[in-house]
Amino acid sequence: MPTIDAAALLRGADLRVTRQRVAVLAAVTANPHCDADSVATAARRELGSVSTQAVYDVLRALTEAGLVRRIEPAGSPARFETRTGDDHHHLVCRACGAIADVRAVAGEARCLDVQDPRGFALDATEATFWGTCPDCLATRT
Amino acid sequence: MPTIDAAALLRGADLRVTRQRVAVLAAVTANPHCDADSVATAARRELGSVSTQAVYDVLRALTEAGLVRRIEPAGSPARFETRTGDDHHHLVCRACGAIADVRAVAGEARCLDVQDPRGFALDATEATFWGTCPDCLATRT
DNA sequence: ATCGTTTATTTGACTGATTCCAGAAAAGCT
DNA sequence: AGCTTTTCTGGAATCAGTCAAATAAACGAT
Repeated sequence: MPTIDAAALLRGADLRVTRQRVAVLAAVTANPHCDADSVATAARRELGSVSTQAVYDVLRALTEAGLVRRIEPAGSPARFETRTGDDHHHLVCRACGAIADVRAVAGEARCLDVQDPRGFALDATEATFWGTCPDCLATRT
Repeated sequence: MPTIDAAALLRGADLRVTRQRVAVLAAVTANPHCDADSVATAARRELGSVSTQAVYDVLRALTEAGLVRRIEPAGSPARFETRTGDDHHHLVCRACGAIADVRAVAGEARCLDVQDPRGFALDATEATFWGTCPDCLATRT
């Protein structure tokens, strides 16, 4: 069933439906905030083999088509997720790099509007909250 | 006079005062949002020569001491600035990478609080606004 | 002022993530 | 079936940043 979803999504974005693209899209959907390397691993588990370049190509194509979002917290390799519609933000653990989603709260859009955009034509807002995740808090006793 | 400032700042942060550190701190102060490479260039202009390694070490030391802030917009190398006290945010141009500051608006702190931090102990918030800068808008006529 | 300990800097090799290259082979779509 | 886009192989290059060992400099006490 995830296969059907992915194929439909690709078609809807005017992208050719290939096994690699389906697998990559499924991998990103299945585990959000994953990096290129773990996407490649997941895709290989499903397809047998995929070239690293294909994975990067596909990720770029999907990103450009708006099917996946690329996030890049300071200090960690690029990560990918499929929730592109809602503008949620991210909690990042300084210790282990874990990422969690926070949904945008009602009225937040207004709060994040810039009063004085200096002539910039803005199209997106990205908020990152830095801290320590529950697991790391516990470990650091 | 900038030399005196920098030395005092370093001393105040319990850091040894070296020519390299003074030069790097001055370079970051003089042009905000600069990357490691342009800091190195500026420092070399002033000192004659500095190792790349020293520049990275110094930038890290200054960052840890809280004298400079490190920002890292997706797709661009790390950048540094000296405005560490106020928590302002950044406008980034997708086309040319230019960065501008936006001061935190009154009441924003509350808006950027996370309603449901999932157990994370948060210590910082970072907002990045993506768009196109005035120059690039003009060029793209 | 000088000495000695501590801390920086230099040097040069090296990693990791990502991109590029280019021709050949394999698909997808009409 | 045929044209076009995508993927593969595999090598290589880039860029930002790190590691480690040896040298040099700063600071505080003598």
